[in-house]
Amino acid sequence: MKRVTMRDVAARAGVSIATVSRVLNDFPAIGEETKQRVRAVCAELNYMPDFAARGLSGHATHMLGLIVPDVSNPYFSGMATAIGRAASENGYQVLLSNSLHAPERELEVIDSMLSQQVDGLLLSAYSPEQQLRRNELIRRLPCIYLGSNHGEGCSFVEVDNENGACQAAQYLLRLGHRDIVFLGGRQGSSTLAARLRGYYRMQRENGFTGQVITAPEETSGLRQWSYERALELFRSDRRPKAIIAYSDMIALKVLEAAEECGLRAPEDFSILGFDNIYYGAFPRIQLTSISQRKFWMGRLAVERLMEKIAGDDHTTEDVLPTELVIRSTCRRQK
Amino acid sequence: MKRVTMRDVAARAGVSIATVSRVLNDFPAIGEETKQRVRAVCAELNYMPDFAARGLSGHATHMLGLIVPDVSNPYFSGMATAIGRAASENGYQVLLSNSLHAPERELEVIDSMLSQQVDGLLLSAYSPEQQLRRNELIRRLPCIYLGSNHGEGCSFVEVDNENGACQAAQYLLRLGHRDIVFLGGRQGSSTLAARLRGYYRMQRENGFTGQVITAPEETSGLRQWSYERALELFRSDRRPKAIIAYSDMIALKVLEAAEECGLRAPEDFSILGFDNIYYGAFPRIQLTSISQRKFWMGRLAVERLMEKIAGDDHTTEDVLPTELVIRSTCRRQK
DNA sequence: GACACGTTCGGAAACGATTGCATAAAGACT
DNA sequence: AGTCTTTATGCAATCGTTTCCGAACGTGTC
Repeated sequence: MKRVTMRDVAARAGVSIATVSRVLNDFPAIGEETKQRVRAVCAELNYMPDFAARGLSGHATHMLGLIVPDVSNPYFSGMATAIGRAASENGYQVLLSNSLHAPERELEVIDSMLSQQVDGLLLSAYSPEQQLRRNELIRRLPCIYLGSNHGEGCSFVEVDNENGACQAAQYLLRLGHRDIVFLGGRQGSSTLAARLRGYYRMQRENGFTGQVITAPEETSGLRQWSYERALELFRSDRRPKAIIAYSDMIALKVLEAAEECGLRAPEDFSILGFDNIYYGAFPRIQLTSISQRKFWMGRLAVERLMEKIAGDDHTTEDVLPTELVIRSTCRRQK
Repeated sequence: MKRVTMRDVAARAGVSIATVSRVLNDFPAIGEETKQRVRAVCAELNYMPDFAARGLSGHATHMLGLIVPDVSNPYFSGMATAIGRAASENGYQVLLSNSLHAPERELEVIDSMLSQQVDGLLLSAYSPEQQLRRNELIRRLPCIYLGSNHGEGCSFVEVDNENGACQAAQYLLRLGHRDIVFLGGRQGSSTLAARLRGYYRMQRENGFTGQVITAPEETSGLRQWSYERALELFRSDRRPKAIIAYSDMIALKVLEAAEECGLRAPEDFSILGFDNIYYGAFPRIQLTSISQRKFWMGRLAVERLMEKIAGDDHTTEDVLPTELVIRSTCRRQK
């Protein structure tokens, strides 16, 4: 049993393969009757186009590349789900790769995507130092950055991180906190930079104190690193009463470190994170968080990418609002 | 700036494209000196093969299809990470799709994968009723089922679910429980069937009592469904003292329902799940679980698939051992 | 020196689709 | 009736690779 090709369809329908191709691509100048017949034969033979061949002859492969640091992070897997769905609604498939927080791998992975002739790239970039080489690589390819803005002339969809951090700080201030630690994030990350901007702005405007603890660029196990910093913090003589964690994953680690020291939120300290991941909502955790609408972001990114693929050169910059999701890891400071 | 093709490389190296191709594919009959030269030119021109074209001319596209119900489930995203990594080590890329627990979509997605000419398929199948059509579709394609065994003649990598359930029951029995509820899973799932086999076997051998509550095949929101059943259970006059949940995700939902009723594990009842997901290990949850080695499974599946792609027709059946991970949601029954 | 043979390489035909150009038929206009 | 559009279709080149079939050139053997 061989693969059914356009040739087979054409023969059976008594037309040329060119006609078949045109029917399938909704060309205008095709007789209604022919169109029907070809469609019928396609169905009958269960014909399925070969995307590789289609890609070869100068056109779309109908594949989108999605590069994230790590799909096992719920933040990214949520987005991946949204993206996969939106892509498939547009007739696209998603090629997924994890850059695994390794700068070289990030480039490798972009290379493979290019080799696979993806029509567009959704990039949740991780390494800032590769920015130039990265942009060089994808120069000719429709591309949307997810969640952070790298390089001018690059389109992106992100969340208003600066304002998110403001919301976080404001909330803690409203609860009476005047000493607020910011913990986590990798130096060089533009997302971190934005969040810190928000934090510092609030600090200037409201004059609270607080330590900012961020990981050096080359840190590999960010969660473990944060866990250790949290442990130090809780064991020091000046225990923090309020913490803004760079992400929910990190907030969870902080909570874990606290538990280790016999401390709990919100009884002993207040904490909130970013991302509003599924597991933060769990009853015994109830992590307060600054929510990024992963689902919305994913869909919007695909939408924008579609526009670009359709030929729109316009670079787009979407900044989505964040939302404070109050659960119960923060408490009024007496 | 155009794409660099083999033609360019050939011209620059002063050989034919056939030779270039042979060098790149490590053909034996090539002069050492020529080989060097071609390689040098490739590097110099930064040549990257076009996988689509390669696929077209009768050979591999170097793409693997991975179909899972939902990547945002940590069980699957963990496996996806492992698979992506293993694939890339073998020079393959992964095309990911979520079947989203919809039988028709599952078939659609297989269709697209075929259209994309993937070299092999990793399939975490969901809908049993589509089994025949599915097997029909993928008849000619190297394929490995992940985590459940569908149809004879199909290779698979799974975990010893039956024994896993035995481990679970045994553990609870050791703790003195004599009434053990099994909650969750969709009827028709072979994984569920295996786990129930284990449960019933233990029941026969040890004579404990206990209700088995499984979801009808057409249930869409399995988590929500389980949550509601758990609520009923906790509110009934015969509150369960021990529960084996079909998965950790469901166990988490049960815990949530319990909380709703002012109940806690292990104080008020014992519970354990399957999969050992990351979030179960969180301090305030500490869910005891039967672990499936997702990482190992993923790697092994890719390995097996590689063998198949290399031409080994042998159908393989790997059953990995489960492991009881004791945390603290189970307690001795007085 | 003739022959067979092995090595190294080029020519050219696939692979399955798209698309510019050509063409045929049919209708509209003068 | 002749010319010009318009509409519907076919032909053939093309995309970048692989691979079959030989060609050219040693090399060894008798």
